Formats: sequence, C-alpha cells, structure tokens
Amino acid sequence: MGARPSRPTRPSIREQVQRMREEAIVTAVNRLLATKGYDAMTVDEVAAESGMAKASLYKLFASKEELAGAAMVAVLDRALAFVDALRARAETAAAAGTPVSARAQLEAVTRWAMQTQLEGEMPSLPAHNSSLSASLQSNDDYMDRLLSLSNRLSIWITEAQTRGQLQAAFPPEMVLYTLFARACDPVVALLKDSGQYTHAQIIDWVMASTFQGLGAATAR
Amino acid sequence: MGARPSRPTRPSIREQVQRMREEAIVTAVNRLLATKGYDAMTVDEVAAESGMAKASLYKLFASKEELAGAAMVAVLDRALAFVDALRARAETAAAAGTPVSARAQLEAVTRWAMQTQLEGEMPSLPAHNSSLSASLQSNDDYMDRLLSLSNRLSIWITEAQTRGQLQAAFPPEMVLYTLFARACDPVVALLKDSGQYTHAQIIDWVMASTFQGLGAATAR
DNA sequence: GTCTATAGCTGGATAGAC
DNA sequence: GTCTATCCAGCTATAGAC
Repeated sequence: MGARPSRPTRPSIREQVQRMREEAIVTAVNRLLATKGYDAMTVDEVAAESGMAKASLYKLFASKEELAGAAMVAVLDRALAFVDALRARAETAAAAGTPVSARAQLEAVTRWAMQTQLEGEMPSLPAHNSSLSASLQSNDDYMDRLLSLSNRLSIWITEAQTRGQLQAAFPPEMVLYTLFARACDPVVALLKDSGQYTHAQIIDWVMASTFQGLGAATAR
Repeated sequence: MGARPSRPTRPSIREQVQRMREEAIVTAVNRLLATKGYDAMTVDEVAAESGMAKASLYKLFASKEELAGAAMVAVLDRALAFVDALRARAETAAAAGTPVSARAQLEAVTRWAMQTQLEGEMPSLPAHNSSLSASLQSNDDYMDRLLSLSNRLSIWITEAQTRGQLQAAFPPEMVLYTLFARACDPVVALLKDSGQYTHAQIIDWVMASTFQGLGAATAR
C-alpha cells in the first residue's frame, strides 16, 4: 500500500521500538519459563512483566505457544553462538599447535548449559504436552536451530567416540540426549535450592557424575 | 450412630467395595500421570477411566492434588516393598556367606525405577508447581514414605562410599537425587519414544552412563 | 451412594474505543 | 498501535434428584 519503489527499506523508529518490545517480551517469557514452567506461566504475567497490555502482546505473538517457541529460539541462538565461539577458538588453537579435543568442547557446552540453568535463564518446557510439542515441531525457526545445534554437537560426539574420549558403546543419539538433559537437570535444581553449595561446586559435581559416573575411580 | 459397643469392626462388604474403587482410581491416576502429566490430566478423565462419576470420586478424594498424592504414595509403597525385598534377600545371602554389596542394591533399585518408567507406570509430577508441592509436603502419608525411602537408600549410599564402591567426593544427598532422577529421566523417555531399542538395552545404557559415566574407560 | 447438571473461576484470546 | 473491557472454553468442585 502506498508503495514508493525507490525508497530502500530502512528500519523506521517504530520498527526499532517493536524490536525492543519483542525482546522485552522474550526476556520475560524466558525468565518465567525458567522459574515457573510453561503451564504455570500466564500470558497476563508476561504482559505485566514486559510492561505492556495483553492485547498489544497478542499483536506480536499469536498464541502462548508461540511465546514459548520464541523463548526457545532465543536460548538456542545463544547456545549456537556459544558453540560457534568454541569452534572459532579451537581453530586458532589448532593452528597454534595446541588442538582442543572434541570431548573438551562437549564439556564446555555442558557447563554452559548448567550455568545458564543455575542463573535462572534456562527456559524449561513440560516433557509431556502434546499441543505444545506439536506447535514447536511445526515451528521452522525452532526446528532449524535445534537441528543445527544437534548436528554440531553430534560431530563432536562421534569424533570423541572414535578417539576414545567417550564410551563408543553408546549410540551418539543417547549421548546427545544426555547432554541436553543437563540443561534441565533436576539434580542441579535441587542442589541449588538446598542453598548449601556454590554454583561452581554444583557444576563440578554434576560434570563429574555425567562424564565419570557415580562409581568410584578405583571400582573400574 | 446406633453404636453397638461389643461388635468388633470387621470390614463390611461396602467398605471392601470402597477399597476396590479407591484402588481403581489410584491405578487410573497413576497411568494418567505417567502418560500425560499432572496438568494435562483432568479429573473427568480419572472418573471415566476408573468407571465412576466424578461426584462419587470427590467423595473419596477431596481434590485433584489429593489424587496425585495418593498415586505418589502408592508408587512409594511399591518402591519401599522392592527395597525391603532386596534387604531381606541380602540378609539371607549374607548369612549364606555371599554378601550383597550396597552398590549392587542401589543398582537394583535404579533398574527398578527405570523399568517402571519404561512400562508407563511411573507417575511424574511437574517440578515447578508451588500449589501441588505445598500440598504434597503437608501430606503426612507421602512425606513419611518419602523419608523412609530416602533413609534406606542413604544408608546404602554412605556404605557404598566408605567401601569405595561409589565416588566419596559426592555429597550423599547428591547421589540420592541422581538416583531419584533416573525415575523420570528424559533420556529414557526419548530413547523409548525413538522405538529403536529394547527396554533392556535402554536400561543397560543409562545404568552404565549413571555409574560409569559417558567417558571411555580408557580415558580415566 | 451414585449420577446429572451446573456453579464458579481461571486464563487464553479478542473487539472496539482512542 | 495501545489499552480497557470483555468473551468464552475448559476445568475443578458441588448441589440436588433418585
């Protein structure tokens, strides 16, 4: 409507404001999903926390499920950025003659995921919600990022397995699930809620349990 | 009303019928909690699945939260029965000169929990539902059993740690949480849903990952 | 004691003023 | 584009007939 052919699309003030509002909403959803979970989160809370009316919020996101999707996309983007930074660092390290092992990369990502959870910034969705998971699986933005992340981690997993850094008897798929599961590990949450331990301590313990197991080293 | 002082309380037919109805309800709740989770479960479904009207159901259980509590009590009772059977078996084995290690007992319980999950009989509650968890924590039947189970497992955990069968650097509390977490492990659920593996295979893998870790044996 | 019918409420989603 | 003021579905819980 009212097309002005030669005017290049430059971000108008209004568009920038919308962008900021969207970010505020996604941040609020992220926090609420991390603290209360999807079912307990109400759209009214999201509107209140992001400082706008619910109706305005629904102009930007068509449904509560889409809100959850946007938060998941955001956290996957952060994970992908972290992974890409790791890859870049590994490349320069390899060029300098001090290569980084695939296992070390996987450990770094796992630490990042637990750190994010401990800081209350890891959104968690219910495992069993058919409506929500159907919505996510038909969300291309979400699925693209999930597959990208899975692919990059799978490369490291198979490399670590062939180099003897990870138990090769496990299907790579299972290793991937196990690492993903650390992002919403109830053990981390319970240790945190007990209030007795530092974040660093919790991460070290769960890392050890994940990669070396609960068994004593001597019992091998 | 109409008290007949000398008549001893013997279970009337009606009371037995009520008992069976209660059991049917708890079984239905258990199945629904295992498949759909607490929030997605409706009381109408429970009534339909246990073959009675909702109003009659509410005569036996005062609220949806109480239904969940009853299902949790039932599964904890099954767990306690399993643990007691293990203890009895260990006692006779010890008397026969072939003692069972604490670690072996813990492994057996963990296998039982995963088996129960794989069979769709492990009720799962939302981690973050303040109303429900408050209700559970003020449910004496539930708390008694939870504490009993925790105490019995904790005895095995500290024994296994002092005997070098489990990593002693972990707080016993953390080991306990880690074993409990296997009962609702998303890795188990995902591997099951993939449909590619047998239950025995899944259990073996997750057991190995839990006790020996993801790392290769040579990488120790 | 069991069921039908419904009250009461919560929360997702929207219409319409401005 | 934003907000106020709803609408309406779905759920827990209960009243009242039989």
